[in-house]
Amino acid sequence: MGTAQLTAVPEPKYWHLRTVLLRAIDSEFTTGQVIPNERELSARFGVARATLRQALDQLELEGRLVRRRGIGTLVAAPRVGVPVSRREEGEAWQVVDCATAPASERLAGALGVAPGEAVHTVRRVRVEQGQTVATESLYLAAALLEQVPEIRLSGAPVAEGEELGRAVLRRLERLTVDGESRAVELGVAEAEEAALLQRPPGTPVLVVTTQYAAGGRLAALAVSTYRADTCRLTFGETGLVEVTPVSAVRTAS
Amino acid sequence: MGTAQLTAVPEPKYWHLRTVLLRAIDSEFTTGQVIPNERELSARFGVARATLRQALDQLELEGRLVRRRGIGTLVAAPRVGVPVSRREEGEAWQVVDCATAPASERLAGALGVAPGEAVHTVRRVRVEQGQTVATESLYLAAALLEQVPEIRLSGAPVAEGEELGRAVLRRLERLTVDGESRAVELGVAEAEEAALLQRPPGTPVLVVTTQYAAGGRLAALAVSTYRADTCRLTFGETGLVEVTPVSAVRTAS
DNA sequence: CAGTGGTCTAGACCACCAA
DNA sequence: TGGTGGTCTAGACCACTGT
Repeated sequence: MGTAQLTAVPEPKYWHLRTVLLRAIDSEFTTGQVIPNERELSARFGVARATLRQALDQLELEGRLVRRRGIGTLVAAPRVGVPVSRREEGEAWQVVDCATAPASERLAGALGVAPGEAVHTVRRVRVEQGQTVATESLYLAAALLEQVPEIRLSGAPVAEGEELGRAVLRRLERLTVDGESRAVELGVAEAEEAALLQRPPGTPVLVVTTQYAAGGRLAALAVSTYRADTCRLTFGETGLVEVTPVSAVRTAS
Repeated sequence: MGTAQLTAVPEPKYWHLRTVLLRAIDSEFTTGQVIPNERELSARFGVARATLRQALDQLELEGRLVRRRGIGTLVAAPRVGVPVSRREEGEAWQVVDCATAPASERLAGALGVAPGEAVHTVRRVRVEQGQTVATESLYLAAALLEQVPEIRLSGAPVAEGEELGRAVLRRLERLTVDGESRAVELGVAEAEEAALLQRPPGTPVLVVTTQYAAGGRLAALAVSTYRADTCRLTFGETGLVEVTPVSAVRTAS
């Protein structure tokens, strides 16, 4: 990581810095390696620490750097490809807990049920390479579950927690036939999600909303949040070639 | 937007500020309205301007605020749902230009051709409600096009620009049968893309990589970038109910 | 303990826009 | 021209990590 010139250009310093740093981590560093600390880098480039941090913020958002308090700033591993589809979800998800509660105004609207109606909420977490990379809240009207004796659980007080969660998921698996419709957008993790992802609040996440249809009607709703820094969501007929990491192509031409 | 307390809490000031501001814009402001300027807000909340700006940065990332230099900070309109699928793309995209050039090392690898082989690059832009919300670069090996006389253009020097672009797209439409496979991840717009999107460099974008298959083989590659602040990508069998904006549900429970 | 990144401050100047 | 957001500075203190 050579010294710097930072010739006066019309572009902001932090953006120029980002470019310089990006070239450096691509050519002179390898995954997991720590780069020089912020105070040294800012001195070396002759900028304020805040300006340097602005450049590091960008690179962290792009998933190229990971910052660990008390440790340093590391070159991030390439993003992991996470398949987003009902089929192959099974393995990697772990049920955290499950609860049944009356639907709030907004949830009822989104689920297409009456406000106050009982709704099961299953909370799951996806672990990839020993790291929690996604959380999911799955909402399903309790009425749909009650109508199915084979699934209704034994005890008089309805089961709670992981057991009910797994039951709900089993049911959903048999229910869904009409397909799913999805939306992806950018969001930030709030308190609970952030805690599950072991990240500070405000962490950028890719929010995937999935509507499950059955009998031409909305049957369930899932809201999943994936760590934007470490995840690349993959869709579609997984046949074909492995999906090429994008960064390679985008900077090529 | 009432005055503020900012009671001492273990969470960072900027995050607490974000929450307070979010409540305010949800309850006391409407789309397009300008909120008080940064200097006034920072004074009102008793924090430095930089701290306030950190909170506004978060809300802008979430697509809740839009900042315009020289104007002020406005409450953003809800994100527009943008369908991502070959079928219904036709209308909203405009070909910007097209060129044919030898494939770089990395592009060749991603396309599955030999380095240096001629590749058509079609640059498109998607306009939604009068605003450019996405750019796309579509790569297709020139050899695939040459084999099809009906498409080959008349002039001896191969056509360039928009005309060739449209020809490539027409060809691709007839070619693709085996389906597509996609990946979505977070990125930032660099110089060219940022200019097309009429945004500063570093603007967060949702990067969609699409591989088009034909004859069990990779036929074309498209890299699309959508403005993360204004776009919600929608997938799947567009039948069903309209996709519910997520923000409603995520903050509900 | 020393070293790291995370937060916050007070102030300055610039680029842009409308009147 | 006055007001807005965008950039940058120099410094301080805190929270966390390893030794």
